[in-house]
Amino acid sequence: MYSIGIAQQKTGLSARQIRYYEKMGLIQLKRTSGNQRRFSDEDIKLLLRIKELLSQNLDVKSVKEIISNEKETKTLSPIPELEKIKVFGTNLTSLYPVSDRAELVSLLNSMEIKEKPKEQDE
DNA sequence: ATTCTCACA
DNA sequence: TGTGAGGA
Repeated sequence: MYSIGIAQQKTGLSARQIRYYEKMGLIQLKRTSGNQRRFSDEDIKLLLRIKELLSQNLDVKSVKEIISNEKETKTLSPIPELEKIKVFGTNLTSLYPVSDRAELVSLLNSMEIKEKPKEQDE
């Protein structure tokens, strides 16, 4: 785990910005007994992702939404080998490199299908 | 030496 | 967002 100082040089963000993003709910950091923030490699990646999104004329509120949606998508991938396929929820754009339809159907039948989280409206 | 929270000439 | 105060 890194300190905020390391996080700064690793992300190019100021400590001020990092603390602000945390307060805004864009990222939740761990704390030590002494109340100091601790950053994992995952946190660094998320910080970098936030930096990217923010540099593309997006407000903190929008970035917060995007981040939460990405987290949901990750949770919905029970089988690592099929991460590219998102069934019954989002797109099925990128087809898995399966030779025939029968094999694909077999794979789909074997995986745990999870319902898409309920949304506000349709 | 570092980080933390809070507040603003 | 930066920066300095005052404490940990």
